[in-house]
Parts: sequence; structure tokens; C-alpha cells
Amino acid sequence: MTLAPQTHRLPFETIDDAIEALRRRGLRLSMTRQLVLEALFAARGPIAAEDIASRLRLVATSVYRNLELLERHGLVRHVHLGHGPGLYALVGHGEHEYIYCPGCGTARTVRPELLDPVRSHIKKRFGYEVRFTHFALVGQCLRCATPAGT
Amino acid sequence: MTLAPQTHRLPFETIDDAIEALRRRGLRLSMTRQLVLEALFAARGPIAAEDIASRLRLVATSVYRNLELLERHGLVRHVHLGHGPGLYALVGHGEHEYIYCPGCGTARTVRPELLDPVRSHIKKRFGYEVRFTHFALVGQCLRCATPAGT
DNA sequence: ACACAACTGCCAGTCGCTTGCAATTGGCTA
DNA sequence: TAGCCAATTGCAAGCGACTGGCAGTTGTGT
Repeated sequence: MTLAPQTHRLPFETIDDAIEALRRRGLRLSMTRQLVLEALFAARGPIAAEDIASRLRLVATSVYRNLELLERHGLVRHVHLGHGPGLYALVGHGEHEYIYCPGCGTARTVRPELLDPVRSHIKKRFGYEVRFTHFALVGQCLRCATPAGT
Repeated sequence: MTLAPQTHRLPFETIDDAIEALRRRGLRLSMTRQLVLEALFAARGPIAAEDIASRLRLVATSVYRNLELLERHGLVRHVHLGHGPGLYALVGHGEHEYIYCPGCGTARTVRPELLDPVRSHIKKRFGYEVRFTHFALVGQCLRCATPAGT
């Protein structure tokens, strides 16, 4: 599950930003919680709960519980790129949406405003306010759509 | 997991169409297989494997295996509307894409050509050939987006 | 430095499948 | 129309991704 480099702003500039956001919401900063935040920050993109757990040698349970809590409080969001576990990422001012290519298993992030034309088309045509933050857009990338050897 | 009524053509007109397609591909028609097809046909929309199994009093294993085989041969496809099990539906000449509202848990089918403008926009802008056949488009419907009581 | 809710690890359980295996069966063939 | 055999089935077990209960530990306001 690799991500193309992000040229635009990260959700939070520093871990302290995230911790501050956490504090503002009256949440505690336990050791585990801090480590989870650090892992999310270090990942610079969506990462599986189990990955965080194994990297930090934490029990998965606590990681899930922290992610769930952080998500409930809007600091984190999970996305599904394809089959497989949900992937978690920090949320901040700059939100992301994803386009995932099942061919090569890679995803790229997209600044939401770039999808606004799509959103407004669907809104007008069908009345739905769609977002690609929970399920990625799924489609073949240029490389995978091109027949091999050409 | 309810679906808005489909006004357009069903994937196959009759079960026999599906059985014929199956035969053309050299597949056997076991009792279980026929029952699964009938269930898919009767459902008139995406249905969970476990639902089929319990309705038909079949073991889930066989249902999964049949669905997987039918999917491999292009007679069936599964879609994810939200969290929860994958939902299976017959595929035929008229393919569907889905828009799912997590607010009310309902989905509507969309004829693919109605999403062509979206597809071509994304193709031009990002180079991806997207389809909404595996993950549904997710967004609030008009009713759920409207603040209650207004 | 205390009190106590929040949080943790551990363990067991659930959901949605998937796999291995031995018994059965659909469908071509003699 | 009986026989053959790969395809298919049911059963049991296993697996990945979580979820929930509980008793012990820890952050934090006072």
C-alpha cells in the first residue's frame, strides 16, 4: 500500500499540533496514544492499525481503541483503498481523497478541491453529496491501463 | 441494505439467460449453483452471501464458492456499499454502479453512462479509468443532507 | 500525593470469509 | 443407461480484522 509523494500540506505540521488538538478536546495523552500519533505522523499517509501495533510493539487492541477514539474526535480518519484492512491517517486542515489502482496496488492522494467538479456534477445529477474519503476512487492508472510492452 | 427500484433493464431477463451464459462457459449446473442463481435473480439487487445461504438453507461455504466462481466467469460481481459484507449481483448486458448514503443506509443504482462525464473528467485530470462497481459512490442523499425538521 | 476516571493489556469472541479433505454428483461417453 | 471421473459439496478448522469484558494501571485536576 504505497502512496505517491505528497506535494501539498500534511494534515498537521507537527506532532505537537496534533497533541494540541487532542488537548483542546479534553483528551488525555497516554504513552500509547502519543506513540500512535507519532506513528501516524511518521507514516505520512494511510497506515493499517496492525502495522502501527507491530512497529510499536503494542497490542492491536489498544491501537484500535486509540484510532477509534481519535477518529470519533475527528483527528483521524480511515479509508479503504481496496480489499484489506482499513488504513488510518491524521486529519487536519488539508483533507485528502484517494485514487487507488488495483492493478499496481498504489494510491495517490488528491486535494479535495480538485474533485469539486465531480462532486458538483453528481450533486446536480443525483442529489448526493459524495466524498471519496471513506472509499477511494478505484480505477486503473495510466501505466496499468496500457497493454504491456507498448 | 435496500435499493431504490430499478427502472432500467435487469442484468438478465430470465434465469434461463443466466443458465445459458453459464453453459456457454462450460460450467456445470449443480443444484446449489442453480439455487444461488435463482436467489441472485430473485433479489433483484446486491445481496450478501450469508443471506443467500440462510434463505436457501445452504452452507455458506458453497455459496461463497459458487459466487466466487460465477464472479471469475463474469456472471456475477460483488460491490461494497459501506462497511459490512460484500454484496453480490448478477452481471449482464446492463451493468450498474451504485450510490450509497451512509445516513439512511440505502443505495441507488445508476446506469454507467450517466457517470461517463465523471469518468472522463477524472481520466483527463488524473489519468485514471475509474469505475464505481467495486466500491459504491458514498455520499449523503438529499433527505439525509437536509437538517431534520426543515 | 491523592483520588478516580480514563486507559491499558489480556483473553475470548465475532464477522466475513477461505482452505483442506473426504464423500457425493453432474454430465460426457461407452 | 450404466459407468467414470473431475467438479462440486458439506464439514471442520483456520484466518484476518476487529470488538468487548474485565481487572489492573496511569494521567491529571485538586
